[in-house]
Amino acid sequence: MVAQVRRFNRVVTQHVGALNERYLARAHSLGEARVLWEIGAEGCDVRSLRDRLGLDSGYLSRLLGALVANGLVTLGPNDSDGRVRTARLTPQGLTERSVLDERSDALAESLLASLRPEQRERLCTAMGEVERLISAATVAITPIDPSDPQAQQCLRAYFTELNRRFDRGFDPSLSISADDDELRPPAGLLVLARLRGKPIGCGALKFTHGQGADVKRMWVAESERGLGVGRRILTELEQRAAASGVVTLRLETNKTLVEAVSLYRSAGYAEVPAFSDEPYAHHWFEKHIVDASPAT
Amino acid sequence: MVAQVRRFNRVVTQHVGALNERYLARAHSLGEARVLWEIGAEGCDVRSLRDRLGLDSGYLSRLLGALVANGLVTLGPNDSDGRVRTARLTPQGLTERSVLDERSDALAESLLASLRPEQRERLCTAMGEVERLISAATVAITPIDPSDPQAQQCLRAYFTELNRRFDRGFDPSLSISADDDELRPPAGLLVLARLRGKPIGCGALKFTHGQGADVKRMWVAESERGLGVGRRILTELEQRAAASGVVTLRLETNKTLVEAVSLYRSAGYAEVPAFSDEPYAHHWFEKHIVDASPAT
DNA sequence: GGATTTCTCTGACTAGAGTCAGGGAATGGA
DNA sequence: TCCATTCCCTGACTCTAGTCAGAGAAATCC
Repeated sequence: MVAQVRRFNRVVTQHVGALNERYLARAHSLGEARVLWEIGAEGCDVRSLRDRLGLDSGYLSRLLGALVANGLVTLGPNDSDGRVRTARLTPQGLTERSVLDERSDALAESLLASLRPEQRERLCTAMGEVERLISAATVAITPIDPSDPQAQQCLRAYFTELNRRFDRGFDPSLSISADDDELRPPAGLLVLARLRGKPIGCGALKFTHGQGADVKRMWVAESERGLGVGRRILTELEQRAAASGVVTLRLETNKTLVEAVSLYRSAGYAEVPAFSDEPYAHHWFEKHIVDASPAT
Repeated sequence: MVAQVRRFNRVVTQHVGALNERYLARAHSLGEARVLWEIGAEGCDVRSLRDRLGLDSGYLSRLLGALVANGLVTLGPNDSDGRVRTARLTPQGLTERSVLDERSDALAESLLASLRPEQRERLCTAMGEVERLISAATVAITPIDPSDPQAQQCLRAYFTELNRRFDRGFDPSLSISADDDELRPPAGLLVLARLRGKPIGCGALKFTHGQGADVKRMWVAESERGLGVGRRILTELEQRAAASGVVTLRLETNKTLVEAVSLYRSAGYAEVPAFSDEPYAHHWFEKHIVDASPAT
């Protein structure tokens, strides 16, 4: 299995990697091309460019300088914060960017060109599978403070989705509380799932009296469902709960959240009579995790 | 489809590419690591290193110098040619190389680690598929002079295989001739299939009287069968034959070459009565290619 | 209002990867 | 035997990518 992965790495980096870079950059250096691409049609603050590309501020500044000198980019002040500068593509810059785009397409097409239709079909299917599974393997799940912007973003997305999916909407104030302080140690715990830095899911524990805890705020971004992220979040929470001496995990959920319900069932949660007066709940589950095996 | 390929490229280069290089090199630069790897346990001539890695002679010389200075490599003269130098790994160099090997394994394992067994299985299968199909797409088929060393290598391999597979061996001198001059324009034509520079197959035309040609020397390396290389060679020959005004292609083959026989049948060749006294043939085929559609 | 922090930019560096133009030794062909 | 070629090496470059240490303007905190 390891041998297969290595063979794959070798072949793919040779073809895709090497060619890609040399091929796309052309007129600009690869760095410039990446920046040009990342600025996008609508422009972008320099600081968020830096975050997304992971570049040193000095280096990025120079790359932008070169692009400005070539008339591809303009740098203007940000309206709300005078320190921040916003990079925007000039019409020329947009043209250059679409050239890069076409080159990417051409590269992809050149790969497909020499295959028969049936082989192309198979290649695309397999590439989709590899891409999804590598993404799944790349997801990192880490504890985070509930006040962190990324955490807030996930929690907001969670509420928005509940509001959309529940028959009569969702109002957090009517639901059993789980606000920031309750999800922060020692009262509770919030974990965030990230895919290449982007938050794509969360889950929380709220420790109750004695050796119990409630699972809360389980959510995965719609675009990333089917990768097993929900299960990994749940496993992570169980392990952390066990490490804190928790013996019984409980949770309640709504009947419209069918994926969640089936996840809980398949993860060994048993449906029990209502143990809370959560107005949005239709199912109550419980699991004993005394000696939870590390099912990473 | 193009979008899928591009998404794949993005995800895979990010994960495999970036990580790979930074991760493996560590103590050495990436260039040194590549050279160390490529020398291999048995040593390697400097010139073939240069070919295989595609490096400038000056640059390679310096990289080797650094490795020699670190006691990982020794450079000795080549026995048969005093200009050529042979690089060999010292015991230390072998150790370093196995460290790189372990890192590659560790990298592959880290990718698999966070997946469930069933997902790993799927990932490996899909990776194998992608790897094979990308290899297939990377195969380049070009005309070549029969005296070229790579062409000779393929032709020798072809004879060796016939000798092994035919019931009573194979002696080229008893078979209908197709020697270098007959496979060189204007008498004939030889095409070579290469996978990343390595010759993996060949096929030839021998023009006969009027508007006919015989297909000869069809061979694909065993390690690369199942990629559709044989079919592509045949298609290439047909197109080149058509471009030379050939109307009828003929070929004869041996019953033990079952893959070849089924390739010819599925490519539209019709079995006809023996048209030659080739002692090694059991089947004679013919195809009219007047307006052969470009079935790339 | 002043101190501190944040954000961008500049200048001075470094390492890696690679190119290019020869030069000297060994080889091969006429 | 001599001349062209091949092979490796050396020296002098270039370009990309990136790091590090401030400096100055704007914003925020107290």
